[in-house]
Amino acid sequence: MRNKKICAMQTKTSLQGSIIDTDYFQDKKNNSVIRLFVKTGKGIEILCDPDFRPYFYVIAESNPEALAKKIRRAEFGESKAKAVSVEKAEKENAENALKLSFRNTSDLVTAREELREAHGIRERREYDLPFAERYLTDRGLIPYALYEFQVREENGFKQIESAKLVSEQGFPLKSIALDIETSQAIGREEFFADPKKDFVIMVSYSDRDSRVITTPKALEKLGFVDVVENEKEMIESTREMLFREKPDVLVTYNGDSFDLPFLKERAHQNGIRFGLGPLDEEPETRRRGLYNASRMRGLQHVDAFQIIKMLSAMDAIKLAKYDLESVYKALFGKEKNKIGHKEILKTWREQKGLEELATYSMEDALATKKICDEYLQFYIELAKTMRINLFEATRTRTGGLVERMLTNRSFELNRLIPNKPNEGEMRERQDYTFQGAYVKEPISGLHERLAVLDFRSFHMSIMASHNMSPETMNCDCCKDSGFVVGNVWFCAKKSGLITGIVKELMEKRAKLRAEMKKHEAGTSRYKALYAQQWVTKILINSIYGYMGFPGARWYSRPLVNALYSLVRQYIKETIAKAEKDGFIAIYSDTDSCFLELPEGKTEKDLEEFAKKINSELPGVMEIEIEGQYKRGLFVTKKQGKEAAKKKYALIDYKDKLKIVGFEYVRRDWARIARDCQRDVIEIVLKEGNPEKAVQIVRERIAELRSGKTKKDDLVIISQLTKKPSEYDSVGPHVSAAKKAIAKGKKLRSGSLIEFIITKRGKSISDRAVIAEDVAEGDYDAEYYIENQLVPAVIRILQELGYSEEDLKQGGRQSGIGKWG
DNA sequence: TAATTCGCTAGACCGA
DNA sequence: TCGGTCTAGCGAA
Repeated sequence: MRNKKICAMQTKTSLQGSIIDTDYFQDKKNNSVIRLFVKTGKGIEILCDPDFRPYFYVIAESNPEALAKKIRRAEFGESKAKAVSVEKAEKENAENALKLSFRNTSDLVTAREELREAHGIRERREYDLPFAERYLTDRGLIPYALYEFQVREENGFKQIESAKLVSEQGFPLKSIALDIETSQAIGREEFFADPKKDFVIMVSYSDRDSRVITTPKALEKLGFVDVVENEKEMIESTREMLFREKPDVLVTYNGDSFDLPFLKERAHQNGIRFGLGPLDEEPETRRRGLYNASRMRGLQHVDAFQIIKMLSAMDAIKLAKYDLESVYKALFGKEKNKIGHKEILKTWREQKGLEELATYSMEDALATKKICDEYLQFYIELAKTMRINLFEATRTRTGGLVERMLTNRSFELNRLIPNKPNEGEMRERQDYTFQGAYVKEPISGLHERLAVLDFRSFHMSIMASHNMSPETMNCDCCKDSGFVVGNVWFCAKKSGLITGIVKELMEKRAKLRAEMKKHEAGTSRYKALYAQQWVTKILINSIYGYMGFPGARWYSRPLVNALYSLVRQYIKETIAKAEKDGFIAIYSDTDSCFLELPEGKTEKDLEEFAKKINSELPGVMEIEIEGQYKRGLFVTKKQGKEAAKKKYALIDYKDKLKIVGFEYVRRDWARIARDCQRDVIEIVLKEGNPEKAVQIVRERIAELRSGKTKKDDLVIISQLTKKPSEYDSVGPHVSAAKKAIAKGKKLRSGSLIEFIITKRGKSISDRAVIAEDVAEGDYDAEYYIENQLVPAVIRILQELGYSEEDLKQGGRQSGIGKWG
């Protein structure tokens, strides 16, 4: 009765909005139904697309019709699952392919397992693509863009009839940052809080305004604090705030592993739920590789910590540490106060210094919000390009991004995507290593008048220019006419998958950069364009690495080998041409070439040379003058007489320094050594006054000997890359970590160890102690002189004729011998 | 669930 | 106690 009535009330409407998330649910008929979370002017609308069925392909050994017939009749598993349709699929790169569609994803899983090695099937394809993710690919929908949806309302569901792109720019997203502080019951002093035993003492959030929800009445007088009775009310009040404000993005700093799971468990301990977002759904925490990820459907959880990790992996930012304070300082150049775990505990138990704690808590949320604001535009662009949601965009690694891009493209070109390697293939691939780029040994010493040339997107421009792609390799049509590299050739007739993508990305980037220059830096349009060109650059640069990665679907050993051989060939040819032209090639690494302009060679000659090279290069390949420098320094290696590669310092005609590879840029050297090295390099390059440099070194040595060097200048940072017990060779950072763990500190694989070398103990490792357990002045001066300061500067000063003894003279105090 | 190779250096480790 | 070898980490591209 009721159903009939609703059917009769079927209505059609249209609405404008942007897709911010997709997932699927099981309807009453057991169909998996795609659900879209669409942001409209009036909040989130939930739309369904019941016509889209989960599917995968099988490729028949010989007779696809017979196989299709067999599969149509087949019942899979105990549930007797059946394919709802089996159709012949015409694909560009596969014959005898059948597309199998299912009622729901569990039927699909049952069938795909049973068909793994079934008779008559050569292989299964595209059987492991997540249903909700492939929806956007197949429908060609761009998340976070603005669409006009035609919607039919039926049985209480809003079903999509059609979607028309209105603008690439969707509704602006609203984000709120959330952060919690916790305390522990008396008697518990664990480093990591446990939500079953410990509790939340403050919740802070940052929107346009930043506020703190907590319990102490005394804090009521602070304008930004809302006081509630207890923890339960704190959590409820947080939820109320989120339901009131309705953010699209919830931002945390390490909320994946900490804030969200903790709040959820505390809610349960208090007998309430921690539902969030349009579905009032509790965050679900899942293991995702090394880390956890917490998500709710319809509300994008962006963990700024993951953002920072990812940007760091992409070399977009460089940081020594990943705690909120360090990140904040690195991004915004401002100090943010830090209150340690122990201090928070003490403050809460004694109820003294609560105002500072509340301020700190509020600033945490604010800083988290600011980090997210800085990169949100970038991730929205990435999400659009990849057709994934923000949750995925902020957590997917480069390999995954490349794969997603190739998957989308394959769909557009009606090509089946390759399968993931199985364990055996994986192992075999892992055992193989490619020979990579060429690095020319530099001519050590000081050089004047240097120019650095480099190839733009070197690897990918080679691939695009020679139409190198897995499916264009060794094609039937160009056996004699294709482009030959070693024992393979590439098609001269049909443009390849990779070629198309790379050309498009390179053109897109050039356009974006041109457009970017028309706007003022700092404007939101400029920022958006910058973010887009950056996404593009990162994607371009990740493709070839991905193709040599053992886990890749598009892994191709012969292709990568051919590429690397061209990579070496082109740079060597360039060096040869430069020398023939009268330049002196000082150094070269992969795609760059450092040339000295000898007397008589002008800047114009250099430009002419670059032009000539470019005229001889094929396709989109291009060399450019990266910079010109008045002086450059290369040093010898510590061992042997050769010059060190990947280590140099340059100064341009505006006196700007560029230091590469030296200890100065390495976090596993103490600040005192790094800063001193920088000073020495600067004086040498800028003033050409080595005597002054030596003087500075002597001063630092004396300072170290006096015992007055600050702790911060002595800290060495190194990462624990495995469990302390798993090390064959126990280095200083492992030893320091072990001692700290024995004292109750929780450190694990991935933790950054900050340590100082003290005087107590025999080996260096014995003397290494975690920085926070070291008092000011408690350090081994001789270690810092002999193993840090002197090694950092000696090879630079050696180039100018100084010896180790010259540095220590005058810095030595009577009575203190080298060995004590 | 996962991008690559090349290169430098420290400090432990190990055998003489 | 010395010196060669190996493990480990980080950075360049």
